[in-house]
Amino acid sequence: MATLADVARRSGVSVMTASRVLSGRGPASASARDAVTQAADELGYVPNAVARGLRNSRTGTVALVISDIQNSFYSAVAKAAEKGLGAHGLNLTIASSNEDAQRERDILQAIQAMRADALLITPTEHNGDHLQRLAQHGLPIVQLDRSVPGSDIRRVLLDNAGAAWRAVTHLTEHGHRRIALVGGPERITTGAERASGARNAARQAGAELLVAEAASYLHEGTRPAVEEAIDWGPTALIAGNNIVLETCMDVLLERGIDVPTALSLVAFDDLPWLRWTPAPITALRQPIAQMTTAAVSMLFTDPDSDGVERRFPAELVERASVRRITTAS
Amino acid sequence: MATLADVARRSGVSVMTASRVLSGRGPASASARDAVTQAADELGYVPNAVARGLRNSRTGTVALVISDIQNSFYSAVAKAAEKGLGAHGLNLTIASSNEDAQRERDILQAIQAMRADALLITPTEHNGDHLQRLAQHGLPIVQLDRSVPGSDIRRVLLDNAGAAWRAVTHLTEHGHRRIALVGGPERITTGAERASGARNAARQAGAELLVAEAASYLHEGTRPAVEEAIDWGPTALIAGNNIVLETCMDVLLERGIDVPTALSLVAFDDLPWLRWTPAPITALRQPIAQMTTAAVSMLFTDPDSDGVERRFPAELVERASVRRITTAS
DNA sequence: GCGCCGAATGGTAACGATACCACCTAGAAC
DNA sequence: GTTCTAGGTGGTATCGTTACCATTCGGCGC
Repeated sequence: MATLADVARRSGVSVMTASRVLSGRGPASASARDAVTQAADELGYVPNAVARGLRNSRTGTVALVISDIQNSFYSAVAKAAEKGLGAHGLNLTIASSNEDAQRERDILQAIQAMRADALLITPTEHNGDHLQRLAQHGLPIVQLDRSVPGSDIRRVLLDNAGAAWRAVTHLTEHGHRRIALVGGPERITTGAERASGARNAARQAGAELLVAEAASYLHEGTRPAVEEAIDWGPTALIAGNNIVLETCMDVLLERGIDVPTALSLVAFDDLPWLRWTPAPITALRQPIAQMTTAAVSMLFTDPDSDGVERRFPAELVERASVRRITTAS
Repeated sequence: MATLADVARRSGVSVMTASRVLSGRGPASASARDAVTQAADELGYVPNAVARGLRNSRTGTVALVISDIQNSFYSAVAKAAEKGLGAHGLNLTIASSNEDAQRERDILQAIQAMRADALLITPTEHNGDHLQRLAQHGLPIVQLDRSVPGSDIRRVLLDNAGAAWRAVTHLTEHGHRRIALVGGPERITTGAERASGARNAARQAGAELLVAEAASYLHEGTRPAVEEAIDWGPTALIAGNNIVLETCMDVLLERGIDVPTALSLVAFDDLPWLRWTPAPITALRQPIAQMTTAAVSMLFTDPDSDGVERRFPAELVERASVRRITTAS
């Protein structure tokens, strides 16, 4: 592969002049400019980003660490991140932790090794100190969707409590008095905040609330919680994230429970297919693209300038999966 | 950030000895081994992959170029690729072209600049020569899902013609005589091959077939073709890919067309939500994970040893969206 | 005509790791 | 005792690029 030295030789100038012409910094005569550009064209010269990265200690790569690229939430994040970074001329490296803290540590080490310029992460709950260490090395880090409790690393989050409050209130306003929420593990911030927002709303409305806690964000881990919630016999069910929602759909189908006649349903996270179920599903829509864009631009602002946390509200999209209950008192 | 020189200094050995100990190649005494490992630990030394990449001209990074990470097909590919590469200790860089040939060219250039060790790509139809150029520079390339016509670059593909044949035959066996297929653009191999397989099957069964060609793989581009197909008044509709399927669902819903009473439906590509529609949708399941795994391992085998093309069959998953038509002759 | 300025250019060193070679020592074989 | 071997070790050059400095040259003002 052609190097800068090859280009310089062919165009009859020094390596430095070639470098200046091609990088566009520093002065260069018109004739040098022409000769170098032409030689570079003819040789198909493509600068070596590895050498450049070593020299400049900036690689032009940003790492995105998520738990599962196949989860639609994260693929939406990946898409928005790639778009936002592309506008800055940066590349994106993606790694999935699969909710495995050890794997996440390995990934963080690999990211440190490859000298990524910045890190966007939806962290598991265990690696706060590792993140902190990376941050101390001067790596710009922004947490997205979730955050490690008690860390001062910047983050862009949903207003989880508010969203859950909204969902429960929507249900109580429709006459529901026995509501179940199947959420993620409460050791993860999204799980805890959504549970707490739901509890507040239920207390205010004087409704009963069961919070069933899924053991993990993997399908196997959610089924017991979903079954527990349904067995409890609520009139309405809130699926606390899209993994839980899928499990709910399976269980409801297996048991022949009709939505909304037998059970009302609200989903966290809006997805195209929610429109195509027998009763289109009411959902809380998260502004994923905006959140990601905000996180990306936060990466490039002074860590001390803005606040450490930014929250986005969810929007309730009403469809047909919530039935109005008239109390037959 | 600590360098090898720092580790060497702290442990009282030369840089070379430190290098040998930490990389595990070359001899080293037990005492040197201990001293170096301890110093590396204390300093939190993480090798600089950029420097290593420059020296060794191997970066340990594989690039994946797809058209849209948010498309479930490609996110499944990304997941399987990441898993397969992780087993080899390789990192994954993902870039989306959004079906834009110019953007794809820019991405290819960036990949060349970052000196990725290999490339996995679902190519647009236009950049065959660019791919060829990269291949000539010695970059291992495998095309996935689609291929550039007439190139000798290795590829892992679905048996598209066979799958489409299967879908049409399934419908004719259920008595359908007027079948519409909404496929991708025929300039893309998947579109062309699926159309041709469907035509064969229709001819063999003596059924009428309309192939409506979507202008692109973006939602806006598929709607006219879907409407054309439905207006034609078929008894059965085949959605040639998952983008088309989503558009179909929207149009059917808007028009109040019931599946399968008014129209039978077969989808290319199986997805969880197909089970949750009013009539669960019959689909051709592509072995995405296996195909991707095969593509990844093809990257690391001798280009001349195996064949240049590998095909995988799709499996027909029967559900409730295909109605049996009894001819009232 | 002399000194000065800025544009243009080239040489050198450095980023951090490792391949290659040269060396040095201790032990084995004769 | 001498030679040979092999394990252990360190020096040096190198990957491709760019920051920094030194040099040259033409033109301008006095």
